[in-house]
Amino acid sequence: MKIPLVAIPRLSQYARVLLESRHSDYISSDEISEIAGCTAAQVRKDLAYFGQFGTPSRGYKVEELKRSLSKILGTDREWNVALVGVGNLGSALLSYKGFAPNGFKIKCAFDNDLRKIGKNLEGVIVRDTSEMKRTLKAEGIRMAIVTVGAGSAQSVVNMLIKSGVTAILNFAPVKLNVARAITVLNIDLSIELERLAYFLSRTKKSKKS
Amino acid sequence: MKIPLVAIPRLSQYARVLLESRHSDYISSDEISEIAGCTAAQVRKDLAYFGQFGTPSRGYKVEELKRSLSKILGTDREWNVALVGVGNLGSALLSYKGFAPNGFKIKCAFDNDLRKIGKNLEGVIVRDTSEMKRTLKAEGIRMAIVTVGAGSAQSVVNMLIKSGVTAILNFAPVKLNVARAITVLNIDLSIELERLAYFLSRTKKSKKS
DNA sequence: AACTGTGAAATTATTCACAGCT
DNA sequence: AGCTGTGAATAATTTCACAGTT
Repeated sequence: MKIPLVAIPRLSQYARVLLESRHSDYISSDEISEIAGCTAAQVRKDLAYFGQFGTPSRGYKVEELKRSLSKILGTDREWNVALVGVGNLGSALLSYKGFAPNGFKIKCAFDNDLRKIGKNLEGVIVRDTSEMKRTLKAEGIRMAIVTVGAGSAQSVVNMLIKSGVTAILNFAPVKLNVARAITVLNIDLSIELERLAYFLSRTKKSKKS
Repeated sequence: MKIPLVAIPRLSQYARVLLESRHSDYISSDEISEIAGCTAAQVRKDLAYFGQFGTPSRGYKVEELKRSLSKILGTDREWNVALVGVGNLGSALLSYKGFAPNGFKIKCAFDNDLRKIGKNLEGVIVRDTSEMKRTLKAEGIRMAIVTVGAGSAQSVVNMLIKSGVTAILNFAPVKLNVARAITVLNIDLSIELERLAYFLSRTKKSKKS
């Protein structure tokens, strides 16, 4: 079956809903959809792409569905992540408290600024970019976050891929060219603000600020 | 005509492509699509939602299209933005250099941590959250970035809305409940990493890290 | 000749609606 | 009786393909 790509982040949302549902044994697609902000049919359909997890007339067993979703999403394990670019954003992500509870650990960080190399940030030593390949191969890391400038992003990504990385979260405002087998997700902060600007511009009384 | 929401960030991409196209007067949908990473038909269709900007046999006049896109997206002006939550991520966004060139300026910042209030970060004084309404009304600010924890996001958003904000970029990992007239865009870092984990888990040799 | 603008076709995603299980 | 799982229907989005314009 063909699984819509947009279903995956929704599964994450559902998983999050379950975390708050300790009060009862079972939860219905209706209840999940209510909190996740979509339709019940969507919840059932998304889950159905991956199997049959529910019990007719009861709903989904919370703990069981939690485990199933973890397995589907690959969050039933720890993921070590590399970070490249220890600027403001990179440093902030190094100290971001939201990753650990979800099983993500930034295990190493790289930069080519001599003033940053060697520093210990949140228990992670910043290394020279030239050490990337050796380090990532040694650690077997396949997931990376890119927070370098637009100008160096493509070359950094090329290095990451040579180092064995196949999944990249990119904050640099450029379209990265990668082979089909590599997954790149982009978070482009200015584009998000421009989307907001678009909506604001379309509201009636668009006066100032 | 009904404009697909996903067309808007694509327009931002096109606008960005144009910035690098100083070398020639005209650019074709083919060239734009090449760099933006989509099809030429998509480019033409997206633009056609908003008018006729091209010249048959020539393409689009770069400078003119740039202006048209700015007007569509609302980036033909400056936008003042409020930031709530001056933690690691919030501070990083305060110093993020990518906003200014696109016309976005974080004009004020709020937190309820006494150790942060009064601080001057990147020329912005951190204020107590209780001053939000007065400040935002006075400045006429309608766009905000939320980088508080999951627990306080909804109440912060309620305050923002009462203060006149109608467009919100939310980094807190919660589904926010807002009236229809309010635009909320979510950036959920853990969900993005989970998407990556999903793709990684699906590749053959999923051994370690 | 070259490229846009755009209906029509194809594809993808969502919602409906109900049979079937508990 | 209540809720899932799922084909079928609908809606949304993308791609095709070509008439029309310069």
